[in-house]
Amino acid sequence: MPASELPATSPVGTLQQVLAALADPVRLEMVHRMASAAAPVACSLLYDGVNKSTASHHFKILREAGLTERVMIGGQTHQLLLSDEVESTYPGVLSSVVSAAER
Amino acid sequence: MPASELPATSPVGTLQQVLAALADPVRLEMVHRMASAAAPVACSLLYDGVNKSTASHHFKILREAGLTERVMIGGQTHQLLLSDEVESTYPGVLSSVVSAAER
DNA sequence: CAAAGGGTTTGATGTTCATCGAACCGAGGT
DNA sequence: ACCTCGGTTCGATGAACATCAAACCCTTTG
Repeated sequence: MPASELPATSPVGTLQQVLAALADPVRLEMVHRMASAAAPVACSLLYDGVNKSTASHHFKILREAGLTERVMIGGQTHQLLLSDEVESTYPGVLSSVVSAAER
Repeated sequence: MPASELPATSPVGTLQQVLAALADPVRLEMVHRMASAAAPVACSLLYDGVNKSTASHHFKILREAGLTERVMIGGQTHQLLLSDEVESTYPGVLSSVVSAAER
């Protein structure tokens, strides 16, 4: 298959999905940490105070909203915030929410 | 009491509250219509397809998030979007979400 | 190849939430 | 004063969701 099918790697979800994803405190914290890192982050570094399975559930919701992507690095699962894709789909939304969460 | 206590008229809720308020389709549509009007809007003009009591429930959530205010005009209840207050509390959030909802 | 660590899925549970109908209330108009 | 219209509150219901524990899977390492 040709490279023309690559754009399918950026299916950002609906605005509702994105807002619902950001509306949860645990997920917002995850997004905030990923935004600070600006690089793939190991799963275990993205949450505190909740169970592994709960965290995984939140990862799934973030992925389904098109906010993040799963990346394997050295056998370790990492999550990557798709800042550029989200930003070009809904300009200003992600960046302003992350800034607002920054205090 | 002096005018220094006036800022209390702008109790914008937490970021979580604001995001949760915007995450519902019915409420986002309400906010969108209020943003377009840039003035107090009669309640009945803000929703379609849901019951009166449901709409009132959503108004309450928007008010509790500090996004809107109730204004009486000629005996008619109107809702006013507090764009300036929200914008100065969480810069870019409301405006970018409304823009994103604009299509 | 077997064991181990890290993520994910499954199932169950309790809570929150959107929704509606009905009762209530407050402001105007008759 | 009464009726009426628009909005809110109350009570109930069903769906969605956050959470955890246990089972599962995959990748790496001994």
